[in-house]
Amino acid sequence: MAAKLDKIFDSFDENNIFKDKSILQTAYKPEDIPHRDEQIKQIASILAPVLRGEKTSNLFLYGKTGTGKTLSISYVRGELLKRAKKSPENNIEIKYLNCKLKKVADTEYRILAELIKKFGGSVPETGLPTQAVYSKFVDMIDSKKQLVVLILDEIDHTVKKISSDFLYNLTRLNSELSQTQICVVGISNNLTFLEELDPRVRSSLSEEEIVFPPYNALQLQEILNTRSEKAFKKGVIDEGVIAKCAAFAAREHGDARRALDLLRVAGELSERDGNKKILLKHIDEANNKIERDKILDIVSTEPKQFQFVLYSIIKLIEQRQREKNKDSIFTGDVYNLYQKICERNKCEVLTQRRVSDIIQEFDMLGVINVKVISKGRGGRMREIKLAIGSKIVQKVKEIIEDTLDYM
DNA sequence: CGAGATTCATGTGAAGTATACCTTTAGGCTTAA
DNA sequence: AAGCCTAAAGGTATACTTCACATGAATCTCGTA
Repeated sequence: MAAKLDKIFDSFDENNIFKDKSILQTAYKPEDIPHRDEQIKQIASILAPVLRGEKTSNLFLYGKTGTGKTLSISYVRGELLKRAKKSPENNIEIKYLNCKLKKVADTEYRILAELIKKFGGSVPETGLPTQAVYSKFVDMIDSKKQLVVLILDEIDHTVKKISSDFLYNLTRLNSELSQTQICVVGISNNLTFLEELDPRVRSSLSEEEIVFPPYNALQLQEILNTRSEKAFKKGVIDEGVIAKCAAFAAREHGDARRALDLLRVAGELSERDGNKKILLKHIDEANNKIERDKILDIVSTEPKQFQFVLYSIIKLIEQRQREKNKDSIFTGDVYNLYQKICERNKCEVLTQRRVSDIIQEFDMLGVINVKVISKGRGGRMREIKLAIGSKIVQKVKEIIEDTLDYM
């Protein structure tokens, strides 16, 4: 047995087409970030005053996903911290927080709790008044003279779920602080986010704005090339692979992260096949796999009730297809089936009101597409469509059916 | 025939409830002088 | 008497429910041409 395994491990080793896979992972921070010089320079010059211990303007970055926002800001953050170490007379804290992480930072309370954690404190998950958490945060950062820069990633998400009051409070925090000064760097994927924002918040949050344009296919290729040189062994990439990756990602509004993921997953797939080269077909496979994994992850971490709702939607849509019935499905249909499923599984039935919200959340997650339509006298309801491919739907179904007693 | 009223089925906001969890406080017990 | 532990009291966030009003276009109504 051991010998057999050795063989597997050996061949795995031989076929290893990666030199350093971490280079393609999203956590990887390259030393230089191509095509973002201008933005990085701007960020740096806006944030530079912190090195002299002065408060800077609040800054707002926006651009679509994978355009290097997070990367650029964390690069500048790193450089600033490096410099700050040399002159320790100024206390500088630059904290990064992604506000989108579900169940971690999707309410005002949890964001504050998360920030406190970043500053070395701890807060219970629930039970405290938000105001108490708020003042604990103020106490913590105001305990000594320092300059605090808060980088809040994906705040558009936050404002949708909470309200802009939170940001308003945050930007006005300085008046409550005696020793410490605070500046906020907001990052948003949503280009129209600023326009929807409360004007009070808007003016104070976006004293400076920087736009991150999407990468074009050529720039994506360049990025992929430089990274793949370090990440892969020589000659493992088949001709046209990079170009195809770039093309795929360019179609997705120039998302560099997507492109890198594609390349990495394609590499993994090819490796698993025992191939010595990454071929074009691996890109297609990778594209499917990424999509699938993302959705499956969402679905499997969702609570049971959510899964039932999704299951109802899937079932109904399948039924419509079988019957060649062109009608779309609506909230009421979903709720009826959902009720039955719950009863058969001896599970509590949520109200329609709640299910309505759940459907909306699935829309936000990108699992389904939803449109509120009015059918005149027929009433007003949501038209629901699946936003995922049929192969993935099957997988999703399997996952949910595992948790169901009755099919 | 067309403008305005009606209607349907649900969207949506606000307020209330249940649950799980937190802090505070008061009482009881232990301990050391 | 001081210190420590425990349990009850009082309070909150979150997920969900209940109540009530808002929507918006197909359909109806009715006055008018």
